[in-house]
This record gives sequence, structure tokens and C-alpha cells, in this order.
Amino acid sequence: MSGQDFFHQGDRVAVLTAQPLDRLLDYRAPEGGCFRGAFVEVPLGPRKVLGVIWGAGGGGFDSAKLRSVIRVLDLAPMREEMRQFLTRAADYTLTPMSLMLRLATRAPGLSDPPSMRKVLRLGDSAPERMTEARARVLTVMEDFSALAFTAKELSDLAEVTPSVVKGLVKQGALREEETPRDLPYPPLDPARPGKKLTEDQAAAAATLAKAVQSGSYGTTLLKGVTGSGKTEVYLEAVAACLRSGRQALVLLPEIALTAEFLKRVEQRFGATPAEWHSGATMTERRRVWRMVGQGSAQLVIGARSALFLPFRDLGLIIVDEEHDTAYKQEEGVLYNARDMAVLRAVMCSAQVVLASATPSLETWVNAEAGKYKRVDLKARFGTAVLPTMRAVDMRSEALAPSTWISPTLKQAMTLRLERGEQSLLFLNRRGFAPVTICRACGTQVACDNCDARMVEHRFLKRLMCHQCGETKPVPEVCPSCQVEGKMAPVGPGIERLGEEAAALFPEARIAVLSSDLFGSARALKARIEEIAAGEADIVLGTQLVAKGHNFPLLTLVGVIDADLGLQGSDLRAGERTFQLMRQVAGRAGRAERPGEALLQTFQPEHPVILAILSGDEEEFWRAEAEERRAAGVPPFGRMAGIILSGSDLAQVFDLGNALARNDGPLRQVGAQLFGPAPAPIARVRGRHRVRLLVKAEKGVALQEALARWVQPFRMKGDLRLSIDIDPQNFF
DNA sequence: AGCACGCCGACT
DNA sequence: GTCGGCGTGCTC
Repeated sequence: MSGQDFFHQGDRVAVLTAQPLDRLLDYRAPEGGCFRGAFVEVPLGPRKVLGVIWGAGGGGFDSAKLRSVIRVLDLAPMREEMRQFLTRAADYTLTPMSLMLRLATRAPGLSDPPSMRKVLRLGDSAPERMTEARARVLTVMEDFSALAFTAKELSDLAEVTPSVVKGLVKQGALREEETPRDLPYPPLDPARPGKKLTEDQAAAAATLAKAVQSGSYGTTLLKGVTGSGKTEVYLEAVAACLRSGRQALVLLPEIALTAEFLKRVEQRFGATPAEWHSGATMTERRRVWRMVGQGSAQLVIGARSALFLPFRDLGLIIVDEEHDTAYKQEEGVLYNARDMAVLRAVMCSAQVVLASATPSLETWVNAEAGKYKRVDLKARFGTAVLPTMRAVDMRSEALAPSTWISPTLKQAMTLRLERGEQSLLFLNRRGFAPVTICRACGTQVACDNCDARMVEHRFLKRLMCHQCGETKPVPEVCPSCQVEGKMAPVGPGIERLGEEAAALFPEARIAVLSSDLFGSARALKARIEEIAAGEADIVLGTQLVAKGHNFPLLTLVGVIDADLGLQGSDLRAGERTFQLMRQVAGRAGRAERPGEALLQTFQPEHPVILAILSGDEEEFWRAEAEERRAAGVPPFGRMAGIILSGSDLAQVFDLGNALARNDGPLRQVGAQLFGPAPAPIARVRGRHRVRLLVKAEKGVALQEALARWVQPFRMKGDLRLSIDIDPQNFF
């Protein structure tokens, strides 16, 4: 630690608050003094706000006007490594420190004293008169002496009325005690036997465990096809981490997956770990935050923001499905949780495991370059094998208008029906039809607030904008030419595909899985379990079926439009399609029966399609890496996106042009500037968006140049500027 | 982020 | 005449 660590009452201290001031404020240290890193409450204007003692005060502010820190909060102080992590993450993402602190304090009631509750303990004296009811209460107390119950819990458990408990308290047989409401998480037992591992899995687990035991930083790519048992393997790394007394964090991309995952953790370690995600209740968030800070939560399963929890001694971070785009935060603080996990691990000497069947190109390149270690799981669990994959050349298939299931695919599905096996049709398009067009004038129905076409959702009987969620009824009359009865749906969505499948196979049980069609994640999960148990013959699904759900009876996967992701000029389109197709195909043949995957495509000779079919993943990554290297784009070059937004398009463009004219700081580091141009989605919620793109060579101090470049520009009115380092969408 | 101060339109 | 619109500026 550098600098002074303790400040006596009245000393000048610099405090970081979550207020968007972008600078530290000086205060006087409170009565009793305070340590650096202490969470405090400070007065700010008429309010009291949360802050952290960042260091010695800077001076330069009239000492007569200094106010005092109100009090030090009853929270574990921010650790040096956390402060460094926040600082480095802020520098990397060009985010003000105040916003970083906000990320790191996203729990309610941090300023309040720990919430207490009254619990009952056995008292010193026996009751004067023993009754049957009283005996039951005392038996419960003795049976569960390790636990503490409130009066209500105790009377419920002993099946007595509250007055019985009250009477025992009065007589001194029970005494009341105040205990913190936020209880430690039950201990996890790494010594419990795990699932039986294959030789391959055991070797991988041992490698990871050894890395964890080293107690130093390191990142490992754990690559294994779907069904190869990645989870079992990295849970052994978690076990090793728990054994060494350090905390572990498992990041998952999808909240919906946590329920199933928690069950597996409980099987392995004998208790439920802490959970952190946006859906958690206030009470639960507070408990996790506090317990993580005092080391009473050994393992956290969480979404990306769990990286900012105040771990006391974090020894391992697992990033499951590390290639998943959900790890990229696209609003507020723009960060990639995969990269931040590595940064955090460096700061606290922890290990990172990046788990995926289809790693991101960045991770693959880092592993090739030796920056990351790499562990491969080759065999699929049990007897299952990867499905055979075949392209269906749609140019030579005879399809009726407005149908999308080719005769070849239909034939394969018929075969599955006869054998009593399941088929899965994958189409990454929610709704009934992506476009509604007027047959009289050709107008397409667009959202009023966004630059996007409205998607028909037949189960809602409305059109919906997938950008802002706005809906409106399907128009009878064309909004442009006023002709009646000519509005027609064009193109397939998952709901429409469901109708087609029902028409083709009227006797089959058909299940459509799309996030829109389920009220809750729970309902969706229940349906998936029914399907896995065999309660459907044909399953139709969007993106969500690609993610790790197990359908043992599934032997055929049909990809309706394998070309879908290849459209557009996104740099990562090929990589995305490759990952998605491999994942979807991995749904088939997980049990004893071999699976088959059919990819409907109009361009079977496309390099990405060929790579998917050949199964030569390494070759795909090599080719993809070579292309990016030649183009000087990530991970071989650096990029940043600048999004300007505001309600007045001309004003937004003026700002863009002004930025482009004054690009001196960028040219100094040899960076190229593209734009301004309308952003990929040019209008969202009535705000126009304009995009600039900066490209620089690797090794350039890009953030510093960007900061110097945008710094002089004042944001007038509702104009907003946000910088996205390593953007995921490019043009 | 809040909250105050401050300068121009439609109201009891 | 004033109530109130939200633009600009400040908070140790």
C-alpha cells in the first residue's frame, strides 16, 4: 500500500462518491478518524451520500468551507485490489470513477446499520410448570441448537400458539437476542464426492486445480464440445479454490440458466451458493454484498455485474460460455465481463477459467499466443457423439411460397416421427413475421420511434418493435397509401414456422419455444423440462434453445436459415454464426442415439458454412484470425466506437462533424477515424444516433488519445456521447 | 444525480 | 402582475 492509511479526526481526506462529479471531494476525517478505503457517509449540499475514503485530501479547496465526514459505515472497507481494479477498469473503458463506484455499490441499504432481528435462545432457567406444548418448543430448540429462530418460526415449527413461546420468554426459559438479519451462507463442502469423471475430464480438472493451488494469476481456456462435461470439470477447480480457503465466482450469461446450475452446485457441495443477478430481491442483494465482503459467502453464481462485488479473497473466476455476447454490457458502463474478469484476477492474484465449446476469437488467439493456457475436453460424455452435419442447398429445393421447411428436412423429420424421436427446428427470429408489407404500394410498417421494422406477433395480435418494445395493432388500411386489406406478412418468424410445422405434421405434438411466449423464466423452464421428458415430437426454438438445454430424445436439428447471421457487414458475423450453428447442432444426439444436423442455406460454398460442416474448428479460427490480422482489426488492432445521440438529428450530426474536424489527438497516435455516419440502429426511442469509429494499431495508447480528443466538447441540451472500447458491432 | 437559481410564456 | 417551464451550475 502506498501513502497514508489512517487519518485522524480533522485531517483532510479525499472522498470518492457515486455522484457524477468526476473528481474527488475533500472532507475532514470524522471523530475517531478513518482508514483509507472506509465506506463513509458524507454531506453533499443538502443531502447525505455514500462515499469511499480515497486518500489524503488534495488541498486547493478553502479549508474554511470543508465539511466533515458524518460517519464511517459498518461495512468491510474497500480493499486495495478493488480500488485498483476499479481504477484500471475506469481507465480502460473511459468511464468516470463515480460510475465505477456505483457499479461496485449496487446493493440497497449500505448506509443503514446491519438490519437486525430478534431470535430466541435457550434461557438459564427451566419453566416453572412444564406443559406438553412447552416441551415441544424446548425439543425443537435442542434439536436445532445450531440454528436461531424468531418467535414466529419457533411457534410454527413446534406447532404451538405464539403465546406459548411468549410465556417461556417471560419465565426465562427462552431469552431474546438481537442478531444480524443478513446471515452467512451455509458452508460448502468441497470434500463431498463429485460426479465420476472420465480420464479426460479428471486430467483437465487436475490441471485447473493445480493452477488454483498456485495462488497466483493465470487464465485458462477450457474448451470442450457440448456435453463433454465442462461444468463438472470446472466445479473441481471451484472445489480446489474452496479448499484453499479462497472465494470463487462463476459467471453465467443467462439468468434463466441459474436454477439448473444451482442444483448441480448443490449436488456437488451440499448447499446452495450465493446468487447475484438483476432479478434478485433487495434483501438478497444486500445479504450477498455484505457476506461476500466479510468472507461468509464462499461461492457466488452471478451475472456479469457480480465482478464488482467486494470479495474479501477471490481466488477463482469461471466465465462460462465465455464467447456469449451477453457478457458485453451495452448500456451505461460499456464493458466486457470476460476482459474485466481477467483484469480483476490480475489484481487479486486469482485464476480465470474461460469455458466454451466455441471460444471467442480473442480468447482463441490469446491461447495460441500462450497468454492463456488451454485445456481441451475431447470426448462427449457417455456414448454420445457430435451429430453429422449436412447442408441443404436451398437453391435446388422445391418450396411453396411462404414455406421454409424444405422437402429434405421434412423427410428427415418424418423419419424421426416414425422412430419416436424428437426434431428441433432452429430459427433465430422471434414473432410471426419480421416484415409487414402493403401489397398495393410496397410500404413496410416501421416503428414510429426507432429506425426498425415492426415484427408481427400473432399471439399478441399486434406488431412489435424489437428495439423499444412499442406495439401497435396490425393495420387493416395501409398507413401510406390508405388502400384497405392489402397488408401482408412477409418472411418467417418462429410462430409462423410453428404453423407450417403443424400443417405438415398434423398428428405431431409441436412445441414453440420463444422468450415472448412465456410469462416467466420459470414457466419456460418447466416447459423445457416437459419437452426433455418427451412431451413433444417437434420443438421449434429461437436463440434460447441453443444454450445448454438437454434434450435426450433429440436426434435431428434443422437450421431453417443458416445464412441469417452472415448478412450484414459485422466483423464478427462469421464467428457468431459458427458458434451458434455448432451450439445448436450440439443439441442433437446427446444420449445413446447419434444425431444429425441439417443446415438450410443458399450459399453452401460460403467459407463459414464449409467450416461448420467440416468440423475443423481449428482451421476455421486460423482462417478467421488471418483475415482479421490482414485487416488490422481486433484482436490484432484496436477499435473504439463513439455513439452520439440526441433528439435533434442535425445537432447530433453537427457534433459528429465537429469531432471529425478536430481529430488532432487521434492523428498524433496514428489512429484512423471513420464517420460520422448513422449508427447501426439510427434511431432508438426517438433519439437519433450517429456513430464514429476509431481504428488504431495494437499497442497504441488509444484511451488516452480518445480522452484528449473528446474532452473539449461540451454536451449541450440532450446530446450524449458514449465511447465503446472494443465494440461488438462495427458498422 | 439532485437541487437551486434564473430568465421568458399563460393564468387566478 | 406571478406561477412555473426546464437550461445552467454547484456540490468539499
